Amino acid sequence: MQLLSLLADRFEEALRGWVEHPEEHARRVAVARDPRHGDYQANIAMPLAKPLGQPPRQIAEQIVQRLQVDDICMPPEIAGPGFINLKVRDAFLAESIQRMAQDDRLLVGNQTPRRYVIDYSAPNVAKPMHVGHIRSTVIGDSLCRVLRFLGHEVVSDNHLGDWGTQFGMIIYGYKHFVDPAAFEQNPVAELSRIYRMVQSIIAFQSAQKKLPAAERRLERAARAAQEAETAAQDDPQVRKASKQAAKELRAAREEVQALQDKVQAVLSDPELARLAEAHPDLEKRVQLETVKLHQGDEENLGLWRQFMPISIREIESVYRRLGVHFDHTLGESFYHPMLPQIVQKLVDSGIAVESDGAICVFLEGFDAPMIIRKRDGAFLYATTDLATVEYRMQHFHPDAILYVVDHRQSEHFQKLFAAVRKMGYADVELQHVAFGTVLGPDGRPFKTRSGSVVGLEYLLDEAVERAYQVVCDAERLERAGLELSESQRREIAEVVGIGAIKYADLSHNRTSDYEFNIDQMVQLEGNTSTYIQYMYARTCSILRKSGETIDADWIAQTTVVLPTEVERTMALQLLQLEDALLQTAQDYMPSVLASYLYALAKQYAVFFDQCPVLTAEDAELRASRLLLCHVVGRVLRQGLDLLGINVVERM
RNA sequence: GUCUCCGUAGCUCAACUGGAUAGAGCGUCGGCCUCCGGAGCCGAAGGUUGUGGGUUCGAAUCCCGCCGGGGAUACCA
Repeated sequence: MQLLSLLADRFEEALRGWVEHPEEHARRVAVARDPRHGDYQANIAMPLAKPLGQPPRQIAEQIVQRLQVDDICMPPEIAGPGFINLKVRDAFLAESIQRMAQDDRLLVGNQTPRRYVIDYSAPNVAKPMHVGHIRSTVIGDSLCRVLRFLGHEVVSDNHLGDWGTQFGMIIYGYKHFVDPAAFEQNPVAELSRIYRMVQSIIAFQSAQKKLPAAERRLERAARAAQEAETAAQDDPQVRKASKQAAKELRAAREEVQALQDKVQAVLSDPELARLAEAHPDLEKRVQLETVKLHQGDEENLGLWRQFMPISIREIESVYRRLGVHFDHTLGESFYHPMLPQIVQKLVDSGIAVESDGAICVFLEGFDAPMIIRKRDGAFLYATTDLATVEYRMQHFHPDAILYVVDHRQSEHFQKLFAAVRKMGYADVELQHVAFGTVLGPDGRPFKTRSGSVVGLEYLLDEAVERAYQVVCDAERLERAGLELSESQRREIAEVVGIGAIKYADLSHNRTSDYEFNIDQMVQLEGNTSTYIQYMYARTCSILRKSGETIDADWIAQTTVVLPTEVERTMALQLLQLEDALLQTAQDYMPSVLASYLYALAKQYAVFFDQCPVLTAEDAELRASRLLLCHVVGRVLRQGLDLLGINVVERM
């Protein structure tokens, strides 16, 4: 039920024929922030004061006179400078809850269907998945679920990084460093070992090369900082320069430190050091292997075909555990054959031109062009992305394409979208659904290439293990009177642990940076999925104990009554499910849904505390409250499912 | 240098896109278990929304300056 737009429509009718653009003004109706102001408030009168040349309160009075909401609301009240406060009628709430209980879709209507392509997750094959992959995967999956539930058609596509230099690395590594017995026994682990090895040697060699210059920079920065220190500090310009110098010094120090770490990492391992010496310029050698692969070299292509399924199996096991599914997995390699054509097409149509040996698309408002073919003839990810758009447009005919990708790539997407428009795709909605950077526990961006990356699988295990400790604590189970077998406990821990990680991510505003703190995210109290899952289990528990079978007949025979403020508030919240989902979909913000569910779960806890259900004073009230429990349970389960989070009936 | 995002309670984050007295959780302090499952409930303390101006009926939100911090920036993805 869309209460918000239902009310907005009534305001629009009231304004029609009186003010210009009634639909825009009618939009300014919102959920009241303070319950003392009622359930909803219309902030419509104030902005109309100027155009209508009347005091806002007077306008509010006229709006109220013209407004027809008797069937939904109590008589509207005017407050403050001209707020119109609305309180929904209890009878309307009760009757709607009754209908909600009878409705498979919980009164969530089907939207006019649109077709979405959602591009998310996109890990690099052959590199182990790490914490940085969580956001895209979890947010993308949730958006798929929400949009589908709202009646849209969604094509989910995992744009794997399966064609890049990381394959050059493992191909080279396999040719020179492989331990055949280890590969035979555990190919995934051996490939991962090889990959890390090649990567650290490359880092070592490049660090060695860069170190002298970095040290000189550090010296210069130190001198500059010292000079700035002694300069006259009362001049603001000087002070600013001094700050800048200090900052540069800090950066230079960190850079030198990072380079030294990389050098040390190899030097401290004699075997690695030997290999590093035996394979000078490893980066170039790797690049050559990559080029050979791209050019169709039989041996490298053969290795690629051998490695791909191994890596993909690994990735899929993570997806299975996360409950994430893709309709398509069309990686970069899939588009490789199309790249020459797309460049040619862009050149032929005059969109792309040669510059400095490279083929570029120059775009208004950007200093740097989008390069689609390098001077050496190689293609770039921009090229692949353009080919991908073209493929999607031709095969899926989407109304919208969403890219759930790190916000650091926003400029890339702006350019991509601008180029796509130039290619003539005018109607498709193109959205970079950006999310904040995953920060480490130190509050700094999580670096993929930094030495110790927390593997995703390890992380999931860790969360599940902690969930087990907390949820299946013997004393707690005893107190709750829960007798669970070991396999039941394991299942609960899995559901709770995985849910905790997902929820920690989804409940944060998508656009903010997200501090990855394992200790905090597996905390099983407060605003967590565990709390919501727990409240769901409580609804199950009470329904079980009631002995009633809550089926269509039972619901039809039950009359909803809302004698207390707690119940009334909860009923209103239940009816706001569709509004929450619509806003989630409109802003591509799963955090909106997460907040909604948490607020509902909290309200249920209050209800549970203050309103006896099984021991209610009469049969009518008991039935009404049971029905509320039933609907709350369904909404929590459905809502969590749309976040990709499971529930259990006992925990 | 240019572009861009951000700065809210001790900490982690909200604030329905310009609305009324800026809200949650954690942490702290104080209440509530012969009571449908206490992972709970109730209450308290905690804020000049980085800062100074401006715009208007009204600003955490929009504009300008400053301070502080990320990120991006022609041949990596």
